[in-house]
Amino acid sequence: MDQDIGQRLRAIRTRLGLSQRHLARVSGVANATISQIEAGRLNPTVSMLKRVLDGIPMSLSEFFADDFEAGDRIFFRAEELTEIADGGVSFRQVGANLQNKAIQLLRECYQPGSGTGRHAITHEGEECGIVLSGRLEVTVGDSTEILRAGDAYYFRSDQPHRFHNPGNEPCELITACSPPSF
Amino acid sequence: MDQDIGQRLRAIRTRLGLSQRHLARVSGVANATISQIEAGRLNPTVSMLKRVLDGIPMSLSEFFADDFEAGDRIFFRAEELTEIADGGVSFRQVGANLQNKAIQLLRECYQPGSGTGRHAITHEGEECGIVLSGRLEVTVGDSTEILRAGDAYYFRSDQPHRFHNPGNEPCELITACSPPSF
DNA sequence: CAAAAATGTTTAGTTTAATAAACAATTACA
DNA sequence: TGTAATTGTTTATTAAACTAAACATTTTTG
Repeated sequence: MDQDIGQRLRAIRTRLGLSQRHLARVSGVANATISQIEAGRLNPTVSMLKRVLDGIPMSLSEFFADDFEAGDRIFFRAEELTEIADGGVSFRQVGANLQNKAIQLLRECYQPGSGTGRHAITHEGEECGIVLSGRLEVTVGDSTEILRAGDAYYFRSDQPHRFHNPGNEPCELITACSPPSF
Repeated sequence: MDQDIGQRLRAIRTRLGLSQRHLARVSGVANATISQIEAGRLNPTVSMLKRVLDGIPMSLSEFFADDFEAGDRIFFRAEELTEIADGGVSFRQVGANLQNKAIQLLRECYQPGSGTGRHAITHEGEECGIVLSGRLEVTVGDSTEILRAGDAYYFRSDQPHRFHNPGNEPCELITACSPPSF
């Protein structure tokens, strides 16, 4: 962990062309502190790390964006999620290249009036989602709800279901299917 | 800062109905540590905070998501940045509702072959940007450069300038104008 | 080339985080 | 009711973060 923090800080600092001393000066900490943090010989306090990042400047949230939990190909940048349009519906699949995924995570966008079609869908597995923006009419079995930002759903996919954007603005949402449906 | 961390941790913990001792047990830290962190009497190290959050579980990124820097209307969620299409060029403006902004921050997307038009633009102020993905041909005065991900520019807007995506994939970038150009 | 400035590292000393254990107060329960 | 369990807090000790200053290299510069 301490190693990761240091490696990360060093990568960020050098990428910006800052020296340890320069960063130390603008952030008001001792240069030795930065040296030892980067070398993994020191476990910085949160406020210390924040002071250092303030000199960049970078928020703690940005710094931890990828959150260290390493492994091969866990994180995908926004620009990597290439869009696949299908009528008024578009998808950005997380890890589109990955084979044999257990979960298919999509960022979907429903244009006004668009949807998954007249007929309800039925397939194996389970699916869930949370609405980011816009409104989405979700029909599962004989239940229908209109979801707004922050609302969410979860159901077994063998129940007939249907999605439709009834509003006049696009609806963006994050969905997950297991197993992947395509 | 230490206060904020503590208040935040306490809010999260109590919202989940966990006691200090329970959280301490599952995360493997002393309950006194959690008590003092929450009381703001202790400045936790990053790894300590991570250990505590692992017991919830919650990532550091999630914990710092709002990053403390309070104030009225500083942060704008991705879904708030509504898209404005204009031919092959689309914009998502940060704080579109705000009046009398000094800076206009946009997330722009240039479709392949699209651009700001045949004729160079000239207007008051300064502008800059950094490319997120794709390639962008930027002409300022009689200088032309092709920028890729990570590249950036900065120039006075009274110099004739022109943007164009010469590639076969969309180009996304973040730009800033001061004062706003529309 | 030599002086000077800037780079990252190391060390000793001081401050402080983290722990274990005791404390006080409230809640469960028999 | 009163005993026991659970809650958050406090205290003394230990471990470690942080600093200042010196060190060793490399880069700049006249």
